[in-house]
Amino acid sequence: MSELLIRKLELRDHLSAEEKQIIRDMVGPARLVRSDFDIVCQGDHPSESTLLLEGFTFRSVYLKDGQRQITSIHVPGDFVDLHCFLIKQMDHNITALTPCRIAKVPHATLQRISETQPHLTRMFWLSTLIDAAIHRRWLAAMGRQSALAHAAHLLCELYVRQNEIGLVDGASFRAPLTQVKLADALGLSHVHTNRVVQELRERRLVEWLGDRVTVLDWDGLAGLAEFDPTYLSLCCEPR
Amino acid sequence: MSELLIRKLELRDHLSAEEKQIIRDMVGPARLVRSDFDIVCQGDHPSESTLLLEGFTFRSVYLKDGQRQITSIHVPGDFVDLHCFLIKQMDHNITALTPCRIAKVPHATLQRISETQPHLTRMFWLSTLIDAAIHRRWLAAMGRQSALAHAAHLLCELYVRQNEIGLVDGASFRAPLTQVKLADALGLSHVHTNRVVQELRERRLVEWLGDRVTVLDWDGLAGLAEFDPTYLSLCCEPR
DNA sequence: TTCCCGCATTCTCATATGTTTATCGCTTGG
DNA sequence: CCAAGCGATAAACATATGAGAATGCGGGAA
Repeated sequence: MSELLIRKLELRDHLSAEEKQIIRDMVGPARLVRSDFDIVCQGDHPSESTLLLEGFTFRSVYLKDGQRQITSIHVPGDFVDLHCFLIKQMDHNITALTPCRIAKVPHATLQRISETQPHLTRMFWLSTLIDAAIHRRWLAAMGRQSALAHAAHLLCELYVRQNEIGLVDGASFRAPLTQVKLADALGLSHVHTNRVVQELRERRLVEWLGDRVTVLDWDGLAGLAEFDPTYLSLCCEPR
Repeated sequence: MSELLIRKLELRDHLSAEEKQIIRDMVGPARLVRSDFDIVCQGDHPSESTLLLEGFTFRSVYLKDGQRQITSIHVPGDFVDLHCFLIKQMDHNITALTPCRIAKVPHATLQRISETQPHLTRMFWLSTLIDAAIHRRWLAAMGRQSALAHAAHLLCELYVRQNEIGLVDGASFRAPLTQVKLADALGLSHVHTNRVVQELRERRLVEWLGDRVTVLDWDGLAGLAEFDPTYLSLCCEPR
């Protein structure tokens, strides 16, 4: 049930059997939410954090005029709002991109873990640090790369992050984003986003059908995107 | 010496006398670095983290062609690369924006704190979570606000963050950024950045002379920027 | 003093991206 | 079955922003 989270953490450092059991025990019952359901809202003070068991979600910051910027996309096994354990007041929404299976972890449990399990706490801390590293890479892509390269980068990242948890099938993976949502993630208009997607297709870099993307030319895609996975901290070392 | 860090953490939660003493004891001797000195470089595996005692620094992600995106600006009292305690390999540079006084904290010491001081550890964790929240707000500004609003937002943030530590003098504070660096932070060309700065002046929102900015019309500036300081977690509550 | 060089500024011109509006195909619900 | 709504796509046009090149100012080095 929380095996994907365990798998993801173990890519970064070894976990003891006890730690794995603590993770399994900390989650509440699984729950299904429909597509577009707001799991947490800007302004909320949640008393539990959410583990994404199955499906995809995204974080978005809303501006006053209703415009929004998507700042992250979550894949299964992500601890999507772990930060609200300490941040307390949510500064953004978390919304289901697809139907999702989620489970809650009470902050009281996280508090207990943080008092008694320093290594596991560091691993949770690390996972929020990786989120921040992803934010930084997104900033670089938005600020200093072309719309085309930016879109390519997002696909590379989705590929690698789904590959971590065994969700890539050959060269093909899920990208359950409508073009309007993709536009909100890239900071573009949806019309220009459409141009960009079509150019990725015309250049024979990817095939994008419905919610599945197939990479036709990884080197071309990663080269265009200047993709370097270092920021995802995929090395396993003592932390 | 590390009083500014203590002050900043105490804005978010109470620290015990023991915790404050641990912070004071953890830092090594102060060191001066000149403007433009790279304190940490992309790719490094530092064995200590850096506390900024005096002066300003910035983080920047470099792309292959030498383009860079500034992803954060640090003010005195910031623990500028605390994340490399767990991230291990730096995914960006940290550079002095002005002459700085810095001090190092060995990762071995942080490790010890994380084993024995759960509350202090959570406070350090929180400070990295606030960094991430700032990244998200920057993403929204880059992706969904005009260049002018984005620049205004950066100034609001610098104002509030310096105000936290008593560095605002009336309505005036330091913004030690050349227009080229400001451009790298906003994701704009330096020519357009110049246009934007001049428009902020023409609208009588700010005065910007050398490295000092004086806010002439806070409501106008914050309104233009859609500035809402929630993301800076300025509430003091048990964490 | 003189010579640089970094920085702010201005101009001209190019273009990536935004805006508006419309069409078309699907799916869904009554 | 039809209506409604959503998503992808398209075309025409507008504009914010980028690129290149030039100027002038001011401080620091010799």
